[in-house]
Amino acid sequence: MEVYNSSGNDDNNNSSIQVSSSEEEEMMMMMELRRGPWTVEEDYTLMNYIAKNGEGRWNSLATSAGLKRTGKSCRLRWLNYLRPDVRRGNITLEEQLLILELHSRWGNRWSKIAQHLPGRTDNEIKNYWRTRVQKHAKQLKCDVNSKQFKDTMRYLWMPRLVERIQAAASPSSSTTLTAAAAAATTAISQAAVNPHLPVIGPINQSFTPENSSTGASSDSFGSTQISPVSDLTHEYYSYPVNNNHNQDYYQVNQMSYQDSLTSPSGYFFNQGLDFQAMEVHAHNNQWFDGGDTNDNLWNAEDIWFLQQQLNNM
DNA sequence: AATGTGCCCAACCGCAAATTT
DNA sequence: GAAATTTGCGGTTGGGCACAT
Repeated sequence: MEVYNSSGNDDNNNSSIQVSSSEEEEMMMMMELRRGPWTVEEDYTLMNYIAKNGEGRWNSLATSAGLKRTGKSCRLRWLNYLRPDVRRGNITLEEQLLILELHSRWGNRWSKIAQHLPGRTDNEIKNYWRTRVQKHAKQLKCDVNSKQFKDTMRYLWMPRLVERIQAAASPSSSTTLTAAAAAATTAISQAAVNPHLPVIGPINQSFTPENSSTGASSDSFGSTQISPVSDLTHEYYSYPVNNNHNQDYYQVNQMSYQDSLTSPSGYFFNQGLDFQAMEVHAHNNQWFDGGDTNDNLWNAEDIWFLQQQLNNM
């Protein structure tokens, strides 16, 4: 394991001060413990110590490493920032899709959701949700947990994300989706546009490493396996089971979002929410681009329009 | 240029569950 | 088995930054 250069105190004594959470404040005073942003020196000290000794026993680690920090603070800094496999940068479209999907299933179980996004921390996902998703709910003046907002997410935002992912993977693009990712986006779009399709829950069918978009391990969900990132959506929205995960199969079976919306007997109209009109409006106004980092998704007119739709539900 | 506003995100807090003594 | 301690989780806060006024 790599040992980082450090200008910090890296003595390796075995002294251990054990602090209960109720005494943490008092200990802060006694030990003159630091809090707030970490310095580069502290980062190096912590990385070096863990490189040599491994993680765990955070309170004793903090003192042994010579850090004037609580064990809790050291753990958080390591897990959320210093860990080598922490993935930084913008949340991708596929990750956005998966966060929306998993949150709809598990709610604010950030840690559990993070397990299915390799390299992402629960803190990062939580921040994404609070800043991006809740912002849209606020714009629509509806609660983020309301059925209206969940429907908007499921039947508008998520399918649009799928469209964008597919567009990015089109032959004209330099980027190509893996078979698993294609399966995932197709599956989720089908389920999103037509909930009457059989949704039989997770199936015990996983992708092989060569057709999976990631190599991360999966986690259990009840008695079923949840695959990471885009694979999951395929397993969650199961269709006439077909183990042949090639592009042709999914293209043949794919009903486009637009096609579904224009069906007079479609599901959405039965719900009393005129998604067709919303979609037309959306296309005319270029407002709904999938909920990415752009902040001009919904202008005042769009929000007014959506609110009218929501009020009529 | 100064001030206000909102967003982003790292870090903290309190609590509960798990583990150790 | 009980108490002490550690770990992990979800909620919240506050500083820095960008942009608008």
